[in-house]
Amino acid sequence: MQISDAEWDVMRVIWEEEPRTAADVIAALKETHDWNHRTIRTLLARLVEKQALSYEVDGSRYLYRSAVKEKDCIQQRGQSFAAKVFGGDVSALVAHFVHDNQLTSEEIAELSQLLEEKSKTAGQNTKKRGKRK
Amino acid sequence: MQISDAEWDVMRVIWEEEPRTAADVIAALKETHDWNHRTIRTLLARLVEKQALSYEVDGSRYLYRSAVKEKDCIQQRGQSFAAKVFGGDVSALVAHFVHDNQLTSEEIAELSQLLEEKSKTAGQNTKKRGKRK
DNA sequence: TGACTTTGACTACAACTGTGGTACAAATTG
DNA sequence: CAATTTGTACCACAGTTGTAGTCAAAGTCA
Repeated sequence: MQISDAEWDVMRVIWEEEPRTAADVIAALKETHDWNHRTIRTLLARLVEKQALSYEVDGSRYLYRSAVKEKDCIQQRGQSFAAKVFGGDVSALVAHFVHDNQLTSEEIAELSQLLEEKSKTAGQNTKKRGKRK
Repeated sequence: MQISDAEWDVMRVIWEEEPRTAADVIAALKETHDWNHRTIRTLLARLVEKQALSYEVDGSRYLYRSAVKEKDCIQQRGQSFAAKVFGGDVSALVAHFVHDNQLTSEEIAELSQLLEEKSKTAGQNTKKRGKRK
């Protein structure tokens, strides 16, 4: 099951700190979104339905916790984005983002280093099997 | 207006070669998708409605052409993906994809070089203004 | 020429989404 | 305690999406 865009924003605040009550989440989102609190409650309910959140009853309210890991969700979303937009060609994807954005020299340095480390563990293979263009 | 996932796949074959008739598109997608031709015709119609495609009448059929540039669409989709999933932190995005995928040493070399070029044109600034975490 | 195919136009339809309202119980507070 | 606030449960509703079906006109082949 799939987390929608609006739902994603809710997940983000919960991943940031758990557990949270609906009121917490509403307060946190007030900053960045102009959502009616009803909307947020609906999103919370849907996320529970989708089993992306779980909750524990605390008196008359719920304490929500994530039931899926942020890492995993990002991984999955990234995966499908890469597949859809770049036909799975991660290298092209990375090139696109590097090209199309101003990175600070700091960031560039960090990424360069990451690549260098990566190159050590990278397979000696220099060609990848069947990646369509 | 927004191009959906299924529609995106249609756009991709048209970007690949223009113009195309519906039959062309259907044939091209037959390879990779198990879609009824009706489905594809619907998608074509919707893309015209959304003005992502234009067409020219050719006898009893249409010749479809893209009305939006692939580059621009990728840019926009990339942008919103970055915003949604990485809070706009492109550097984190790139790091994620480099981390999470095996790149060939060739690809790594190319990306390293790209970064190096980029570092020349990169602002001397070493800090970016207000990027929320 | 008559039967079958192809095509675009219009229609369908359920699931998912964004957005929020109602109802009703529990908690809080003047 | 009565009034108000807060919280969850359930309902609504239109727009988008994935996935096709029907219809009528035009094209094709035996």
